[in-house]
Formats: sequence, C-alpha cells, structure tokens
Amino acid sequence: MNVKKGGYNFNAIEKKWQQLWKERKTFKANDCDDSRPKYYVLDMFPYPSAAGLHVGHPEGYTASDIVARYKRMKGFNVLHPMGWDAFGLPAEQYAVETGTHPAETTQRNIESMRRQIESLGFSYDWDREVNTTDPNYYRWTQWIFLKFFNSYFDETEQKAKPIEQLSIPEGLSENEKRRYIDGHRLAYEDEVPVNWCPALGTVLANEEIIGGLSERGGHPVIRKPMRQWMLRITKYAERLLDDLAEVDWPESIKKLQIDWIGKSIGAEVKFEIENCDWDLLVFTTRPDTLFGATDMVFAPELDVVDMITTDEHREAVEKYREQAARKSDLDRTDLAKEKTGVFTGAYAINPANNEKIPIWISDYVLISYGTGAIMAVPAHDERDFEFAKEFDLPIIPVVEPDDKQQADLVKKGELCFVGDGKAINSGQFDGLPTAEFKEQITNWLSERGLGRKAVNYKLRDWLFSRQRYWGEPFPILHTEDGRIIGLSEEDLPLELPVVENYKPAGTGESPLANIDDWVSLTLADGSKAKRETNTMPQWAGSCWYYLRYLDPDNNRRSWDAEKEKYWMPVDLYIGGAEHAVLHLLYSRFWHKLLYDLGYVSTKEPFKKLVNQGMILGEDGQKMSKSRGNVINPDKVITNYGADSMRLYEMFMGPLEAIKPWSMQGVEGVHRFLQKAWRVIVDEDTGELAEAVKEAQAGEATVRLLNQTIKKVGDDIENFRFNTAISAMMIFVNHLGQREIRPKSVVEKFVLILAPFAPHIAEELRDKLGHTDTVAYEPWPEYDRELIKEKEIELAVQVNGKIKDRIVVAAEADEEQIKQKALGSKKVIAAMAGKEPKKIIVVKPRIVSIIT
RNA sequence: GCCGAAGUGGCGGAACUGGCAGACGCGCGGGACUCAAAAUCCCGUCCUGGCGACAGGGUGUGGGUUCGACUCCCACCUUCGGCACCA
Repeated sequence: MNVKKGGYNFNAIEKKWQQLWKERKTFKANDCDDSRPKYYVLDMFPYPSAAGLHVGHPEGYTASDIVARYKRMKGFNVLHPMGWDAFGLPAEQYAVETGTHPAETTQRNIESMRRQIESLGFSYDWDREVNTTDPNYYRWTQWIFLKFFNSYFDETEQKAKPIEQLSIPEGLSENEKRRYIDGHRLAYEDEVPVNWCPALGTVLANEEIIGGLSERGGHPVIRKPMRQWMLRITKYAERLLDDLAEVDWPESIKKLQIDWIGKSIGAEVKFEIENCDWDLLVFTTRPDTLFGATDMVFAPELDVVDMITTDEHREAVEKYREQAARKSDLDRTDLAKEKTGVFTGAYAINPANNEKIPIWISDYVLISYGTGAIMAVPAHDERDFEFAKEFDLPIIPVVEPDDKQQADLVKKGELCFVGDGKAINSGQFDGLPTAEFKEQITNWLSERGLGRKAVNYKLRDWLFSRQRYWGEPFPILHTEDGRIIGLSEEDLPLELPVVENYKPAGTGESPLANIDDWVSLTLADGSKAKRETNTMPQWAGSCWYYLRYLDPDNNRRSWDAEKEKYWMPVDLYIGGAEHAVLHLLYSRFWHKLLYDLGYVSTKEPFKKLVNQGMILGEDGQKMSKSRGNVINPDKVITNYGADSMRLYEMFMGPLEAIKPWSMQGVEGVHRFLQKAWRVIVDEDTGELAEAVKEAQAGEATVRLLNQTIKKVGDDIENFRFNTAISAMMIFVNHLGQREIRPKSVVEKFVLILAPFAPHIAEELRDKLGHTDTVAYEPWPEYDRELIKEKEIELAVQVNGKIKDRIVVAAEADEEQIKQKALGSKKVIAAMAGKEPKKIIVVKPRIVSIIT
C-alpha cells in the first residue's frame, strides 16, 4: 500500500473517475452521426449468476474496451453496450428450492454483477442496457418467433417469405390446406424424441444427463417422442455455409461450423424391395461402390420395417426395435464397438446388377440422417465391414487401391479400403478412377430413373422448446379443433404468469401447464383455446440482442430501420470459444431470416470475431469451487485496482491463448503503474514531478516515443495487447532514467496508456493540467522519420556461425556493409584466409559470408 | 477413431513476410539506501566448460529444404479443445 500523500491511490482515483464518467455520460453513443465513421464493439453478454463475475469475464471485456477506447480516440463513433442474458436454469432451480421468483433472483444478481463490471471502468453506454427477461425485451423475441411462424422458405429463391405468399396446391380441403401451410412454416410442431426421466417426471437437456442417468438423483433416462417446437434451420444450411466466406472469423471457428453443418455430396439411389410395390431411397457419398453393396441396413425406427418384415423374423425384429428404443443416445454410441442387428427376412434388388440383397436393421444406422436406410458396402466402409464380419455377410471388393499390397488384401476381403482407386467387379465401369466413376454412375442412374445427385447435411432442425417456467412463453394458441394460431403482434408481450409452484407439471409439461386460468381462454368467436405451455430455450434471447442495443427503448418497433442501417454490422465481437457453434450459428440463422424479411440490411451480423482463451487457476487447472483455485476479481481490484486488473489480464499472454493466473504477475503490472505514476507525479506533494517540464526532448527519447506510439497502435489493431503493454513498460523504464521528462512526451505517453488503464490516465492528465476527459483526445500520431535509427547493428555470420557485430550508418549501402564486415578482425580470423564465395546482406539484420 | 490448436529458460511469454532465440514481466542471486525491514534504485540470471576475453550446445523427437529454420516440408511423440457410427 502506498502511504505517501501524493502516491498512486488507485482506489480513490478509480472511484472518482467512474463516478464522473457516469454523471457526464462520457460514453454515450450517438445514433446516426454521419460526421464520423461508426464502430460497433460487442461483448458476449453474461448470464447474471449468483456467483458473480469470474476472472474470465473481464478478459474479453477488457480487450473490447481497449479497442472501443482506442477507436474513440481515432475519431470513430463507438457503440459499446452491455446487457444480461438472464433466462436460465439456475434461477429456476433456486425458485423450486426456495419459492423465490426467478425475476427477483435475477434482478439481484444483475445489480451485483453490474456493480462488479462498473468497478472495472469499462466504457459501456449503460443507457442501452438490455435484459432478456424484461417483457419489453422478450416482447420482441416473441415478435421474431412469430416471424418464423408466419414464414416459409422459398426453395427457388432460397429465402424466407411471408406465409401468405405460399402457393397452395389446388383441390385441397380446408383441413388439408391448413396442414399444408403448417408443414411449411419455419417454426413448426413435431413429435421428436426427447430425454424423459420418469422418476423426475421431467424432460432433461443433454447436459443434464451423465452416463444415461439424470444428473440430479441418478435416475434412468429414456428417449420418448413428445410434441416440440422446431425451427427449420436446415433450410438455411447452404447459406450458413456460403456466407462464412464473408466474415473475418478465426479459421478454426469457421471449420467447427462447417463440420457442424456437415455437408455431403453424393447420390440418392432407388432400391426396389422384393414382393413390395414401392421402392426405397438411400443416400450415399460413394455411388461408385454400388456394385459392392451386398446388403441393406435400415434404422430400427424406420416405419417401413414393420411392413417388410416376414412373419418368420417378426419376433426378433420387434425385440430388437424395442431394445433400441430403450437405449439413450449415449448407449448407442458407447456400444459402438460391436455391431448388433437382425435380419428382416426381406430382400432388396441392387439396381446396378439386379442382385438380391438382404435387408437388416441395426442401430448403427441413424433414423435422423439421410433416409434412415443405407446400402452396405463392406469392402469400402469401415462400419459396414464390421457389420458384415459380425454376421458373415459377403464382402465384394469394387475399388482397387493403387498400392499393390493393399490391393491384394482388399481383393481377399481382408482389408476395408475407403480411399480412391480404380473400379473392379463393376461391369461396364471397370477400370474407371473413383471420381469419374461417381459422375458416370450418377448419370447412368438418373437416365434410368434409378437415382440422382443429392446433398445431405448433418445439421438438424433446431429443437426450440423447453418444459420450463423461466423462459419466453410462446405467443401461440391451440384451438379445440386442433388449429395452431399465432398471437397478433398487438397482443405482445405475452407475459409469464405468476405461479405458486415452479416444479414441473410431472407430465413432461412445463410448470405453466398447472395454471389453468392462464392456459385456458375463450376466443372472440366463443370457441375455447389453450396457450402453448412450453417456453423458449435460453438461446432465444441471445440470438438478436445485438440488434436491440441499437434502439433499446423503442416501444413501437423492435428497432428503428435507420439506426439499424447506421450501426450494423457488428464490427468486432469478442467472446469465449465455447459459443463457437451453437450461439454463433443460431444468431446467424435468425439474422438471415430477418434479412430475408427486410428487417436488417446485412447478410451476416458479426463481421469480425475474436475468441478469448480460458484463464486457469494458479495451479494450472480449470478454476472451480471444489478445487479452491477460483480468483475473485473483487479482491484483485481492492488490492491492486481495476487498472492493474485490466492490465494484467491483457499482459498474461495472447488473448486467444489458455493461460494460468498468477498473483505475482498482477503485482508485476501493478508495479509498472506505480512506476509510471512516480515518473510523472511527485509522491510527496501530489503535484507534477520536478523532472516533468517544458523542455526539448532528447533524440533517443523522441525515437523511443515514436516507436512506442506506433507499436502500441499496431498491436491494438492486431489484438496483441501483451506486447503493447511490454512496449509501454520499456518506455516508462526509459523515461524513469531521464533527469528531464519533457511534458510533451509525457502527455503523449498518457494518451497511449489510456485505453489500457483509463483511470490512472485520466488522473495523470488532470495533473498535467487538462480538465476534459481523455476519452475523445486524438490518438497521437507518430513520425516515420523520427522512428528510424541513425545507426544499425548487423550480425556477421561466417559459414552460418555468428562471429561479430558491426555498426554502420542507417543509410549505408550493401557494398559499404560488405566492406565493413570483411574488415572485421574476428571475421578475418574466422575466414582463415579463404576467399568469400558468396556474401548475403539482409539490411537491418545480418551479413552472411560463405567461404 | 476423426478434426482443430499448441509444445521455446525455474514460470507467463517475445521473436515483423526464413535473418543476432529468450523482448517485457515474474522468480532467483548480488549490491545501494536504511539502525533494521518494506518500498525503491542498480547489476546479474538459457545450459555446459573456463577466473576470463571465449568455446560448444540449445525452441517436443527424428529427418529434409536453405548461405541461414522457433518459423517451411515429411514422419512421429505429448498436451489441450471439439465431434463422436452422419453412410
């Protein structure tokens, strides 16, 4: 602790400036200000948890704040908002336990986390704060949901359109028409298997299941089909893939999204089923292996299984299907080691060679991908190979690898080969290389009406409902005669009702199902209806919050079109990599719907994305309560100040890297700030230090200052905050050694320090006699000429070994440098009288002499 | 199993498009100031050998390309993260 009167009293300084910024609304962003370029810096908003802020939050927030402050100084109109992703399970669970309304818990947590965030001095425009659980916010979440509900996807134009524009086939009855329309909505109801825990009487999220048992209580969980709301994200698969080319995101994150979407190009092939009127389609990426298809495998859940199974095999098939239904996803993947399955007694015809092949069912075939049925080519697919081995099915090689040894094994049926090669045992196609064969057979099949080119995605439609209380209610009514009606926009928000009991209904429905006077209502025409009792998942509110910041208080619209045009897209989005797929994919999806309907002007919401890495405990382990290695940001701020906290989080290492915390490291940067203070301020009086005065700066100081300004600016632009800080340390060390510290130099240093450590920078500027905030001071320019060194030092290598260093004038040409290098005594000695064969001069670095 | 990221002093890390490896910070050792301590300031600190100017080795391992490799190429090892039978 600094005891001197004029010492660096960070606690007082930080409180003072935070107060002033708040009172003066220093960081208020001006809408539609065309006098300056705009810059939108966004943080992933936090869930307001009872545990409060952890040290991971300020990492991303500090990085974005440095950029925000830097851009302001560079003359940008900066939008830098903060809010709360406040729907979520913890508040609901707390309500079940204590009866406290989640809104109350949430409000309390928000207050406390806002105080924590404010204590770090981030330059947010707090007038734009949003809270996803506020009816004035979720009103518009519901509004967007209705847009999904009231839209369909036009396949030819590849975009969403209002449902009224859907062309309906002629001659349908009213009922059929209704069903046709409902079947095309981008938000639709479907029966899908969910994780049902009979003992708890509730549906669980995948994350709540550990090893097939419920996380709470350890009860068994089964898959059970239930009515759910779905969003048709699969329609956007192609655009979600294509538009990744437009954004400046880390390649690794793009790759994760690409893999998640999982596009495969191949063919659909039609297989006739023996003694059956209809055909079955299968999808394959290897139509070239069609001649090697020796059996077919159907997913156990596939409905046609019932029809094709022969009486002889019915019992075994039924038993297998039952077992499969009882398995959780986890069991199915866990038992991946050994293939199981049963024969149905039915046969299909291979369209390539008219061979009769048996149809099996097995749970290694997924109902949810492709058509739920495959052609099995044991010789060229690992899974089919295992299956064939298990049940002694024939293995026919149809691709010959280039490698002789491999080819022999493949031909003997002893090796499964999945690579490309040359066609064999494939009739008229023999000899074709894989790629060409694929094309030819696809054409051959489509000419005969036996198949066609096809694309499949791993991406599934988004299961969008939860059986919870603490989420956005769906603005949906179910009529007695089975119609689904979306509320009209004027009826929004549909607010969450007050409940007595937050426990699930026990039927798999949400707690809302228990409140009859909320659920049941009478429509204008006198008929009865019931409200949808599911709620939206936590993702919903976070899918569009970046748009509400643009116009948070608008009661008439979700946001103003002009404001949207002005601010969007988000120029920089910083957050954790854990949202690489879901949140970022979901919000891109919502954004595209809004784009199609004309509510936003950009295809993509987030232009540049940066992920911060996780911060580990001092023991190098993930921070957790049970390990006792959690660092409390409040304590760090109390002991060292917010500026030290900010600086340390940035100094630890590259932003994206995973790195362990070190309290001694905090002390290190704190010492730097103490030193910077002492270099400028007299600790005894609190006035400017005597050494700081109007004076001409020395050459070395001017050079280093200019180098530092350049380095810090460049580093901020490239998110290399750690090296920017080290450059400032070097500068302060230099300045500290000067007897005279010219005021003009000190002033510029304070400006470049400001984005990193804004409180101390404001206070130092105050000491330097300024009364206005540093926030909008122009970022100092550097002079290219002044950066240049007068003399440069080059290392001299002889045959790859460094022998000497020479100093030459910066303007020296290659010849002069050569001469100087060859003149060095050490170099002459190392050359041992030999003539140089080659001399390479790399100007500011090295001279390489080869003898 | 597949995909992705990363391996540099005692520790966190630095090194621009291939050009003096270890910036900056921590820690440690020594010194100054002090009655003493803290704080601060100065010097040293990759490893081995030598009192020393110096010599040799060194960026996970083994090869390669190059006048020159932490950086590029090939093979492998380890750690972390993601996906998990997607035909």
